[in-house]
Amino acid sequence: MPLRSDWSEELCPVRRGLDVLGDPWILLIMREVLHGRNRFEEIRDSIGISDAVLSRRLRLLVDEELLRKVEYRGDRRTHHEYVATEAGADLLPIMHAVSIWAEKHTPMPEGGTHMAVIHESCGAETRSADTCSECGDELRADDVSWDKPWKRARERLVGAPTL
Amino acid sequence: MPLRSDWSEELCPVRRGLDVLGDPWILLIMREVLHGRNRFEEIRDSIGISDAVLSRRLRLLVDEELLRKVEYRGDRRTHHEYVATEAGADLLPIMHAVSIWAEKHTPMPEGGTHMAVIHESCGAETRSADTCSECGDELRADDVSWDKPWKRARERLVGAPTL
DNA sequence: GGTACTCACTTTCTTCAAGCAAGTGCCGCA
DNA sequence: TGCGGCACTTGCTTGAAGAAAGTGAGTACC
Repeated sequence: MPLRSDWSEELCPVRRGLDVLGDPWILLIMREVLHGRNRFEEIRDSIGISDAVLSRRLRLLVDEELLRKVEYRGDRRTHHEYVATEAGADLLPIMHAVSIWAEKHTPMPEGGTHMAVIHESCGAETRSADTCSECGDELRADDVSWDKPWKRARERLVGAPTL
Repeated sequence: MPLRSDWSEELCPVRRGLDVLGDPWILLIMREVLHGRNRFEEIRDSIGISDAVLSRRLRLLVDEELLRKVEYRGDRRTHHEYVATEAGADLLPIMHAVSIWAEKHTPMPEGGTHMAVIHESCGAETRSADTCSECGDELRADDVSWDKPWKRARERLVGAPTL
C-alpha cells in the first residue's frame, strides 16, 4: 500500500490486514458496495468522500482485489460499477465486529438507535460478528441485512458475485 | 478525533467505530497492551512506531478511554504504564476478524505460518472472531492466547483490569 | 555535588495525503 | 453543435507521518 509504510510482507496477519484495512475509508466504501451502491457517484454521495480520495481508494481496492471494476449497461449508456470479490465480501465480520464494539463503547448520538444485523435465513438478529448467534450458521454477506431504524431502512447486503 | 473529519456523532455505528479504529496504529498498540507490553518503550520497540506518533496515539486512546495511564512501581523507580479498559479489551473480536481475513486473503510472506488463536478454557483453536468455535463460549481477552510459530511464542492476552 | 543514564516524551524538518474546488474528457441526447 | 451527466484528474492549502534530535524528570554512581 503506497499510502503509508508497507506492511504487506509482515509475518503477523493482524498487521498484514491493517495494511489494507487501516484506513477509515476502505471499510466504508466496501460497505456501500455490499449494500448495492456500486457506482462512483453513489458511493461518493452516500459516504461523503471527496472525488480525489474515492478515486484513489477505488484504484487501490481493485489492485488489492477486494473490488472488480465492470462495465454495466444502464438505462441509456454504459456505466462502470464496482463489485465485491470474495475477499471483499469476507470483510463482513470485520464490519460487524466494529459495529458491535461501537454500539457498546461509543456514546449514542442524538437521534441514534440500535442497528440490528439480521440473519435472513433464520430471521433472527445476530449479536456475533461471523456466526449467527441464533442458529449458529456462518454469516454470509448475501444472507444478512442491516436494520437501521434512524433511516427507517432495512438494507440487504448483496455479497460477492461470481468471479 | 482530531486527526481527520470527526465521525463521533455519526448515527451509523460502523462509522462511529471507524472514527477511533480507522487508523493503522490504534489496533496494533491495543494488541501490544493486551499482550502485556504496557510501557511506552515496549510498545514503541515492538511495533516500530515513531515516538511522536506513539505519544499522540496514547493520548488519544486515554482520552477515548480505551486505555488508562497508571503509575507502576518498577525495580527501582516509578514508571508509567498503559492498561486496557473494558472498551479496550473488547477490541479483541475485531483483531481476530482482521487476522482471520488477512490469513485468508493476503499472501503469506516468506517464512510466515498460520497464527492460531487458542481459547485457553477449552484448549482448542477457534476460527470465529468472538465465540469459541469449539465450545461456543464467548471469547474474552484474558482467556485467549495467540500462537505465533514464526516467533516460537505463545502469547497470552491479559485483558482488561479492574476499573 | 556533578555527571551520566534511562524513560517518556516534545520539537523540528521534510515529505506526502486529505480535503476542497475547479477543470478535463468522454459519452449520449436534443 | 451545444449541453449535461459521469468519472475522474489537477492544483492548492493544511496538517499528519516519519526520522532525528532535543528536553526534562528521576535515579545511580563517584
